[in-house]
Amino acid sequence: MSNTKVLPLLEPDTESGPESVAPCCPPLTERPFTAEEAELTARMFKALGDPVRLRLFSAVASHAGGEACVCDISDVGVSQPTVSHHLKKLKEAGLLTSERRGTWVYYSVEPSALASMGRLLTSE
Amino acid sequence: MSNTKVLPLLEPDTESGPESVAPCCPPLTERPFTAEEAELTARMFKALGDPVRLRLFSAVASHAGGEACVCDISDVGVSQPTVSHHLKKLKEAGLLTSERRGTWVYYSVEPSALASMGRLLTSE
DNA sequence: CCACTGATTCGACGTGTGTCAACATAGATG
DNA sequence: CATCTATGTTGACACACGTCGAATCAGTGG
Repeated sequence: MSNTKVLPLLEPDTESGPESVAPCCPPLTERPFTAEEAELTARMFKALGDPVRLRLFSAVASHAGGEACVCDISDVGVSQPTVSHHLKKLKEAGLLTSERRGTWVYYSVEPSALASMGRLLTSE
Repeated sequence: MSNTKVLPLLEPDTESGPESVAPCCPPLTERPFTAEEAELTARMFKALGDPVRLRLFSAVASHAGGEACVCDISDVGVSQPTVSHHLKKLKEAGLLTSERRGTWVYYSVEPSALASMGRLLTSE
């Protein structure tokens, strides 16, 4: 498949890696978004648009060092495979990264993504 | 627990009105969200999680006075009923308000909602 | 009252999404 | 190797969602 269009400021990035969404787009109030900008930015909002994912992200983000083991945050009322599924979505949206250390897998927040989203919503 | 829970700070509000979502919840990084907080906050993110809605919202937000006629922003590549559908979703999420003035309908941004979302994403 | 334009609602259709049980994989440990 | 725990993947299913054309509602003006 031909690569889905990526804005110039974004590095091409690897196939399945985070869709690299962080350093994009001016505040929502600055000018009307183009189709490409909207497509790109909507991914992040959509990723946080599910209650379970929002709780998982918040759990990771509020954990010490912005990092948490799956076992520490998987008590959100859904089955374990579902937790894994949502963490994968958050990773694909570029909001989280994961790293395996021994038996456990640790998820961390991608600081640039958080900053980027914050910038979208601050009119100042 | 009773039925669909509404956080104390939110007024019950009418059936179809904006789900009044603005003054809610600490930054995502402060502490893990509860189920109720996540349910509530996810509505806003979900509303902006569609490229067309994001463009519509951005078009209204960046227009003079944070207000725009439907006819001014409906050029986003989808049919006019679809535009109307998305604007309704944004309204239900508490991000926009609408007002009819003569022949045209004007949509405005709900400033508190924007501020509330910004607060969620600013760490300090 | 009737025609015209702007905007919403309705009904239908195809696709996407959240969920789970079952199975598979990775490391640790016996 | 066998086994146990911690995560991820697969397949299936019900439901939500985005989209459109057609019908409808709301104002304006002839």
